[in-house]
Amino acid sequence: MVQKNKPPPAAKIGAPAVPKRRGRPRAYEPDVALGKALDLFRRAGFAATSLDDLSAATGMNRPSLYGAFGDKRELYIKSYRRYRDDARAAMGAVFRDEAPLRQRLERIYAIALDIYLSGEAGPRGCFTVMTAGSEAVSDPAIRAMVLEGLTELDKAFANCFRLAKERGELAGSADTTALAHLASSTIHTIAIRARACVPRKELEAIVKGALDVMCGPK
Amino acid sequence: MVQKNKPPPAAKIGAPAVPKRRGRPRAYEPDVALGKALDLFRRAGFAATSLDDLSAATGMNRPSLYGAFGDKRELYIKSYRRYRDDARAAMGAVFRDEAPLRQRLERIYAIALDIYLSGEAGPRGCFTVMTAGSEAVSDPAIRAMVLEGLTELDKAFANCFRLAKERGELAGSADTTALAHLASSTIHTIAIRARACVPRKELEAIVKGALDVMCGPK
DNA sequence: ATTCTTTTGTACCATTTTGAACAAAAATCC
DNA sequence: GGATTTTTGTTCAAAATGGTACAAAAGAAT
Repeated sequence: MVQKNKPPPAAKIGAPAVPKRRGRPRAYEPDVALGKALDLFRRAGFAATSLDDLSAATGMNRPSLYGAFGDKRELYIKSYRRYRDDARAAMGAVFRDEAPLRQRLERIYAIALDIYLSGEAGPRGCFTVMTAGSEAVSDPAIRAMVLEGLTELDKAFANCFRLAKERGELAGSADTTALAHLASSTIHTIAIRARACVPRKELEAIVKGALDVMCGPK
Repeated sequence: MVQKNKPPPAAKIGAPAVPKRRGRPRAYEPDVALGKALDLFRRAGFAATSLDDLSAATGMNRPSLYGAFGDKRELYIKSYRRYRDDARAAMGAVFRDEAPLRQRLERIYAIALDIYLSGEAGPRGCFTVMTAGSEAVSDPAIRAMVLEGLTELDKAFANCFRLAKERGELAGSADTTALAHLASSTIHTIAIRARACVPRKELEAIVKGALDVMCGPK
């Protein structure tokens, strides 16, 4: 039931960010606990993940879970936020840099496949897509996050295509919005197929085919 | 708790398919009950739909539900089968006829949007996509159905594009498999977005953009 | 050493959920 | 009419679930 046995880490000299909490020290690290919770939610979804499961996986007992993250719904939302932060961190650099279009897209899809296919208990897919499919969409706050996630991806892809068009990598007649939606569609389709255990090779072939259509064959 | 009050329908003269069942007659029609169950599962997914919900919606009490469809998992599977049969029935004609490519695809997407956006309690999305996202994929039988649904759609689209190519509606260099995957991707993306309550107009715009890329602008 | 603060861990509660048992009901067959 | 068959409707039981109360524990502040 204990997350780690290490004694409280000797505070680094001159680390002002840790002003010595007052009461009994936590037996868990909130970040790793949230990661475990995210793992569970990604595997089974909201309803099928019980607080007992979460308690076991995080090494925190129920009251601690409440104290740290609130009730199940709040924990789900925080897990989702964590997922999106991670995804943003992984893709952000590629979306910000200015490499040739095809190269950037290839990198994005490679990262996406890593995210969707990782996990010991089978591929985990995309949390945004899973949440959209779950009962959680009936919750307005959660639905807003899903919508936000979808449009954020659309916009990031649209930027890629616009830049490529400016640079002459794409025909002047290209519809960058439509292409961006196709790029997102491809993300969505591989997320779904990954969940159904389609092997990586096939997913990569689907991505390659989509890239050939969107960017012209290499 | 009763599905309908109508007395047992007077058997049509010369209808040999109804050999008069022996015991107490059913108070429900299996087909409409299964339809109600499907509605519930589509709204909330497997785990979040309880047998009580199903019992209330179908007008059957629990033991009858068991007798008719087996346990919850079996009922889910039968609902899924029903969903797929319905979808096949709705799209089959379009996939079988030989109208011009763009027209056929437009019809398919219109039907898909009808399916995904229908429902009083918010849009219901695509059951295949929802199931893929749910905990149900960890069940091998269900996962197999999902995979089957995905590849069936791929193949139907691939046939459309192959035929179009033979007819010269498409460039000889067109990669029909890649185009089919893009067509499926577009189905998947609108299913997901529908679930997130993106309005029909926007979904139609996404479809139009995808069609322009796949078939060439109209 | 004592007090105060925060977290932990156990125990508990109310509700929901799945599933099964079983007698009553409603029809057909003889 | 009586036996048989099938479904219904009530009821129960066992387990799981989300959430909370509360005393013990572990550290800092005084």
